[in-house]
Amino acid sequence: MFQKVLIAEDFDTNNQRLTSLLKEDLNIPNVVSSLYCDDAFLKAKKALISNIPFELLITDLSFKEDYRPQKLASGLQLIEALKKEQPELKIIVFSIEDRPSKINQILTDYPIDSFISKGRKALEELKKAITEISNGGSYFPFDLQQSLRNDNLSILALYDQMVLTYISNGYTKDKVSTILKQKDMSPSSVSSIEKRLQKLCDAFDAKNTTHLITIVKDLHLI
Amino acid sequence: MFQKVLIAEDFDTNNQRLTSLLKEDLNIPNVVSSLYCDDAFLKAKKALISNIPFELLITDLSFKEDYRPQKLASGLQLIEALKKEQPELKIIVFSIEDRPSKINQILTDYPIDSFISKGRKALEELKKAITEISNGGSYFPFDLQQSLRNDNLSILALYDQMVLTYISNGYTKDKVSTILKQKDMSPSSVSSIEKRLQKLCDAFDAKNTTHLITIVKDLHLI
DNA sequence: AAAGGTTTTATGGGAAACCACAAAGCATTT
DNA sequence: AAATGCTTTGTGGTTTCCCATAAAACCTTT
Repeated sequence: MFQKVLIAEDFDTNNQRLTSLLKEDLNIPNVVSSLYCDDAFLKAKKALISNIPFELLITDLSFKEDYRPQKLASGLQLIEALKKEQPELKIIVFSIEDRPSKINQILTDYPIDSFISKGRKALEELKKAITEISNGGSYFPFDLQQSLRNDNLSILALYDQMVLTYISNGYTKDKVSTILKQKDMSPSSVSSIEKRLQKLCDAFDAKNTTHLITIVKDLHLI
Repeated sequence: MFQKVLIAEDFDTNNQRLTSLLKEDLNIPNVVSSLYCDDAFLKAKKALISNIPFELLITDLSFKEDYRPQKLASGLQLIEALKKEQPELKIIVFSIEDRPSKINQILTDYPIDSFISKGRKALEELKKAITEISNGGSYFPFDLQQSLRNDNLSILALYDQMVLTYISNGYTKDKVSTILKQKDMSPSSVSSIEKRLQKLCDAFDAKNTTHLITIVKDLHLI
């Protein structure tokens, strides 16, 4: 089991419960917690210099801004910065994010050993993750693995998601069409894009594209 | 001090830390917690029937959906349902929401004794709130009071917010104009609405209205 | 009351969105 | 190979958006 763990999480309730989980339930002797990314980074660096580095980082992704200006504004930035200094550091992301597509993107872009979504059984998941990782493995909850592997669905959704994302970013349908052609994705004609958007509008009861974007953003689909 | 308190919060980390705060730090003998609104409602009703009702409810606003279908889907619905059964019940909302305009709306629409936003010093705030309410008062953090009182700003923002909300819901500028005329709000012409939207597009670097909606939604301004 | 400035409203033209329908392309069945 | 159904693409017309410019209304100053 790990001997020295760092927690980066801005909400005090989560932060304190995590700390007590590690100390009391898992008997980890050295648990340090931070409410800010910058602070976490400095503590990790200091530990590294003094030759007793942290073995595991548990970090949130989003940190509320307040009166203290921060260099590292998000958990992902913290991970990037720390991995440069200490590549062997194990990392668990503990976030409210639960959209499979977003998680998938993070997993492919960042060197993460586990991704736990906050929820009703998060502490249990977290315990399992820590145990697995301390034994040299990695851990991803079962339902997450399932939804990530469901390629059939995600390819379909991926196209819609791409179109919606481009449209939401202000590109015209004409522009989206040329982009899709460049990427060799089919269908790419303006007609087809319109048809797809119309289908989505019907499905979500949207009056027009702007309304559609509002709805899918509220549903956290993009 | 309260003797019997109910907690409704779906994230186990928050839920458990809140429970320990009440039990150990505040010495409240009877603390019951729920991960679901429906469950919280039933527990409160049962306590009421058996003549030992809860005196205080601490509830989150949003609850993750899972495999268990729920009648009460949000904290606000729970508050509404419980206040009908037990009007004297004191209520603290403990939510991630920190937009002053949204909080203001909730405070005017629901009978709430305190609104605490999750954050770095939430536990401290919560302690103060519980103490104040148990002494017959109510409690709203200082910075919240400040931003709510700043009417000058909020009136200006209110107009923009209304226009943006209508547009995001799929209304045409023409339709928004007629709505504003009906409400006797000025300016109400299509021209003026366009001008205002253009200003906002400039300010937020948006390519068009759809993009603007995406941006302000991401910034949680509507 | 006149002058000057700001805000609101009106108008028009080109671009994009919206919508219905037709044509073309592609795969499967017979 | 012809027929069938499905998907993709194209076309045209109406509505709405986007943007520039000008007129009208309102407010303040002199």
